[in-house]
Formats: sequence, structure tokens, C-alpha cells
Amino acid sequence: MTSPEPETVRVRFAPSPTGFLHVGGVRTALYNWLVARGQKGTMILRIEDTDVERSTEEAVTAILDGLRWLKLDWDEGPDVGGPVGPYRQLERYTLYRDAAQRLLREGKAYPCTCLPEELAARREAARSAKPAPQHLCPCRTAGPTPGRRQAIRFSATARARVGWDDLVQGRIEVAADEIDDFIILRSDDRETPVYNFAAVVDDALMGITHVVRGADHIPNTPKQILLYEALGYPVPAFAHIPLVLGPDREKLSKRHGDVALQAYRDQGYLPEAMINYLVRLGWAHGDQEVFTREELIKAFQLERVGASPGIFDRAKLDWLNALHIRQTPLDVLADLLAPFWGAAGVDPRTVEARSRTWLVQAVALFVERSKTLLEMARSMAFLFAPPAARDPKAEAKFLTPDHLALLAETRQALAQAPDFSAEALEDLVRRLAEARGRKLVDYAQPIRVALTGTTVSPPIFPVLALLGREVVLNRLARILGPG
RNA sequence: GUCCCCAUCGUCUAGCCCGGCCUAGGACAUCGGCCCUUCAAGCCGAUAACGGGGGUUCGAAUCCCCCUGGGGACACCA
Repeated sequence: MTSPEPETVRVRFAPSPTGFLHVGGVRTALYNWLVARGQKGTMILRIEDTDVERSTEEAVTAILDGLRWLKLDWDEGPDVGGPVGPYRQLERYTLYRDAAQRLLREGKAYPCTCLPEELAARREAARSAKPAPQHLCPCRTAGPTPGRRQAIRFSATARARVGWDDLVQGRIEVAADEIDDFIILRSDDRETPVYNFAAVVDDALMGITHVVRGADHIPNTPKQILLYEALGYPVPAFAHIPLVLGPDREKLSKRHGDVALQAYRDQGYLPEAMINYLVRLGWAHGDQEVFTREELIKAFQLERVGASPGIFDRAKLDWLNALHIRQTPLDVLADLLAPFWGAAGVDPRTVEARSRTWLVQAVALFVERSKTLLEMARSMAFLFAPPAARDPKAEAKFLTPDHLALLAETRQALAQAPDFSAEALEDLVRRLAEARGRKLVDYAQPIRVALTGTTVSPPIFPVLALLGREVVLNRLARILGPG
């Protein structure tokens, strides 16, 4: 009772719903979540939809779905509510207006009636000017032009330097005269706030203690600090995590291919693998590469996040995904595969027609050789229907007249095999090979090509057992032709 | 252009804060080998990095400065 209540950590993930949930954003969400869960703090989800033009409901849905899929849960947010809501900026306009009014009253902001064209022209001129002009907008001293729409501009007057101790980047400082007065409320009918203003008002009102976001926000931070001070709010701690880059070392974007989380889900990446991959991109815990969620919560420290950007490496993601697939129980995998049959060209009904034990046995044969669930479903397709086409090179190599003769003999033996189990079949075919002084490959590969259409498959005898005598004999007959 | 940030193998990184234990460690990828009915998985091995230059020091990947290179931001977008 006497010990003071430790200040609880409050962090937030604040995406703008203008597109899909980007893997870079996912990592930001993950780091925030890890901070919250690791310190028994609070994770807040806030939707930054003040850009009415570009924000969409679909994007909001995609963001929530994506986070749920990854099991990155939040304690307060648009769907669950919370004590400092609402959690959509669209519903918080009066808060921003009130804050702006206060700054206006206190002389810390002023109405601006500059036209966008005027501003653009002055900006253009300023770019080449030797000493950069102090202000792009004259309204602060000249006053607003009557009869024009008014925006509200913040007076960025401050002491010589603005700086902060960034939890991952270290000390960052800029000269205060680098910061020109900036718009906080637009001149539109609804007087919508601009990002920097809305973010500060919200973070302050929501009691955010640690702002964990992408390094692309570093240039915004001095402006925001000025705003916190003008508004009389405590300045939170900042942690700017390095950007995720594409192979060309530029900020990851659509032109780099798959950047939407959904793309990875649709290709059969597991949430555990995505998290495991993303967390290690910019952070390390000794030499450990593989983590469970619990281990991450325990081990993660913001201070251990590196300051340099990292390139998204699909190959390593693949490795981790394969690894997490192998660690997933077979029956769970069987369920996880369900959404992928269609894309793999398999009629889901033929899958449902099989027993659960059969399916699990089948999955067991493919876990070790699949990088994604989609890939697994695809390579399992031949179990449910004869291969649509056979690899011509495989045929040329393993369905020669010589091989076909062996195959015909094998088919006879299989037809009469008393026991169609993998072990018995292997024993049987090995005997055949031995009797003729041939290698097992000369039997295994032709069978494989005949049944699967390719030279690659799990061990052939378990496959035979799984397919069952009837299917096997039929498919072999099709290769061997009549007679 | 201006401001800010970053800099260890191809990639993710350990080491850097608190200089010697670093002949720079691990992982992915790549290339060999083993195993083997194919492919995987597994195991063994190989290639591969402190961007450059000045300092400081007995000693620097580690501290300081400069250069170079890369990136980010410069909106009534977020």
C-alpha cells in the first residue's frame, strides 16, 4: 500500500487506413505490443483517419484483421473502446478544435489565409534562396486577409534548439529556426487537424508514455515537442525504430512486391513466422534466432533495437516459416491447410471426403518439405486427383521402355501384394529390384513420375500406401497403356 | 538544395556504451560432403565483413574528428 504505483506504460499503434497493413507497419505494431506486454502496460490502437480523401473502411478492416491474425491484441481501440476514447480521429474533431482554440487565445497560433498556390510559389523560391527565409507565411505579422478561408497555423517560436533522447537513436537535436510555423487546422469546412497536431493532442490525452514509431517520423518530432510544450502537456519518450528497406535499400514500398501483410497470409506464411522474422529485423537477443511469443515478451527491450535500417529478406522468412511449420502439430496443420486447397487446384470436397487420420498421415509426409502452406497444398494435390500434366523431362528420363517394363512387372506385384502398407511395399519392391540386379531408383522414380507427374515427392512407399491399391493400379495402368 | 539519421560477411546480426578475451562469433542464402528411392530435413565443412583517412592509446571493430557512401524528411499526407 505504501509503495507508489509504478507508472504504467501506455503505447499505441496508430496506422492511417489509407492502404493495406504494410509489413513495416506490422513491425512497428509488434514492437509496441512487445513493450506493452513485456511491461504489463497498455496497448492502444488508434485509427488516424484525418485524411478523409484517402481513408477507407476496407483499410480499417484490413488493419484489424491483420493484427488479429498475428494475435497482436490491444487493450483499448475503436472496437473495444476504452477510458480515453473515441479511438478514431474522425470522431475526435472537437478535441482538436478546442486545443487549437486554446493556442489561438494564448497567442501561440494564428489564423492563416495564404493560398496553396502562394505557399507553393514561396516554397519554390525558398529552395534556391541563400539564407532560407524564416517564414513562408506572412499572416503572423501581417494578419489574415479578410474574405479568405482561414487555416490555423502554429507559432513555432522556441529556444535555440529542440531535442530529445531517443530510446533507439540516442540524442537528436535540431536548431529551432529550422522549424517554420506550420498548419495545425485546415481551412476546410470541418476544420480537420493535420497529422502532427492530431497525433500530439491524442497522444497527450490518451496518456501515451512511449511513442514507438518508424524513423521516418524523426523530422516530425521537434514540431511535436513544441506542440506538447505549447499545450502544457508532458513530453512522452520517443523510440524511432529504423525503417524496413527493399533490396534496393530504399524504404519498402509497393514497387518492391509483396508488402501487404495479407499477401503473406494468402501465401501460407504462419503468424508465428512473420513475427519471428520481423522481430529479428532490427533487434537481436544474443545468437537466438527462433523465439516463441512468450520468449519475446520476456526478452524484448526497446533499448536493444539497432539504429540502422534493415533489408527485408524473403529467403530468411522462408526458412523461418518452414521451421515453424515443422513445429506445428500435424492435426493443426491439417486445419490450417483448409483455405489453400482451392488455390492449389484441389477440390476441397475431395479433401473432406478423406478421414481425418488419413489427412494427418498425408500432412506428415509433407511437413518437412514445405516452405509455405500454399506450397504444401500444391505439392499434395496429386493425392486427391491424378496429376493434370506430367513433367516432360521426367517422362523422358524415367518412363523409357526399359523402365516401363519394370513398371509393368511392379504393377503385377502390387496387384497381388497381400499387405499394402508402406513397409510391406518397400520390402516387396526391394526384392524385385534385387532379383533383377537393379537399383531401387530404377523402380522408385518411374513409380513416382507415374503417380505424381514429377520426380519430386515424399518417400514413395508411404505415398503408395496412402493412395491405396486401387488408385495406384489405375494410375500405373494409365501409363502402361492397354495390355 | 536544406535538415536529420545510419555505416561489421550478399542479407539479418553478436561484439561497440564499460578499448586488450576478436586469428571478429551466430543465423539465412550460396558452394561442397555425408545420409539416401527423388526432394527435403538433419549432420559436417567451405567461401564471405569491421567503407576510407587522420588522431587518442602500450593497444581500437570498439573513443574523437574529417571524408565517402547510403537512407529519411522537407504539404492545409500520415
